[in-house]
Amino acid sequence: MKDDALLELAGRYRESLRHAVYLIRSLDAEGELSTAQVSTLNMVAEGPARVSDIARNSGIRVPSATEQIIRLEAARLVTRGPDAHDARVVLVSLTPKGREVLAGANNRRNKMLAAQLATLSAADREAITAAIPALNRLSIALGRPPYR
Amino acid sequence: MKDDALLELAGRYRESLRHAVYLIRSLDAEGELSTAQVSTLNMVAEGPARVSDIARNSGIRVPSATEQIIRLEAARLVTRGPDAHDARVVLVSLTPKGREVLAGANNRRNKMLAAQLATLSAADREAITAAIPALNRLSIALGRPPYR
DNA sequence: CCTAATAGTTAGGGAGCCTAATAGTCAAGT
DNA sequence: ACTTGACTATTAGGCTCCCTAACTATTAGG
Repeated sequence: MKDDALLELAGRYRESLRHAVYLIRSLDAEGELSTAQVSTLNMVAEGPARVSDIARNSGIRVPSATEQIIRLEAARLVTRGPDAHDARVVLVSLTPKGREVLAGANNRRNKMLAAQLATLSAADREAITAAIPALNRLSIALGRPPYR
Repeated sequence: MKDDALLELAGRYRESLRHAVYLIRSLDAEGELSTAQVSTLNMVAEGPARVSDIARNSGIRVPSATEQIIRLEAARLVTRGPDAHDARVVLVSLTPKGREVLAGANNRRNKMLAAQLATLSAADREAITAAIPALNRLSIALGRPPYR
């Protein structure tokens, strides 16, 4: 692929991404949980996780993750506990309430988005379906730099 | 398309978008301009624009747009002036310096992204290219349309 | 042991967004 | 012409989310 074509695609994708951000915002509008909180909760949905792992997976720094976790803890959605093998580590776990609220939030967002997807043509939906793995590879290619 | 399939697609796209947001963040890392600023500047690139138009096109409220514009004005990247036909209106224009800085910022980001796109397979790039119009329609379909 | 590395928290600060309240201007109807 | 209501933008105040720097506690290597 020629450089020019790559640059043009990059420009168009950036523009598209900019719009998608507003889409996300509107999805969150009257939400119980913010995007950042959903993101953090999703991280511990499959079992207790370290603060540093949550930070890395969320693409934020450790202190920012701590901040989020403290907020979620205050809302009784997660608990912080020790790791049996390493006393420095803090393991964050989802509470039953957290699991419930998270499921509700994910569900609500997915339903809103699904309703919009339904208004698209079948061809558009297919194009999106086909592109998602590629988009994920693209994101991953950039690495997850915000951590050192 | 069945509801289940739509919900599943919605979930996968939301996840993908979450990663894409980190991608954008990393693109902005050591930038001269933030994403929000680039976004605002792009809005006036094709000629003077009203504060309210900038806000609407950026998917933010008018006071937030004012705030951005004031910052950009302080950096000598835009100027604010009156509208000849309506004294309530403030027209925001790009300065020569603003045009230059904007071009540089867009260029830098596009180059970074293009370099990553180059690492993907041709099939992946095609899938992304094909999906962009669909993704734009999806974004626009939702609540706070970028264009209007 | 002592030291260097690692995990997390605390402290302080900035960007970016919001709502509510305000000032100024326009347009319409009486 | 004048008042009233709609519209444009700004100001004020507040919140979330992210950052870096500095600190504490713990672990592991020499």
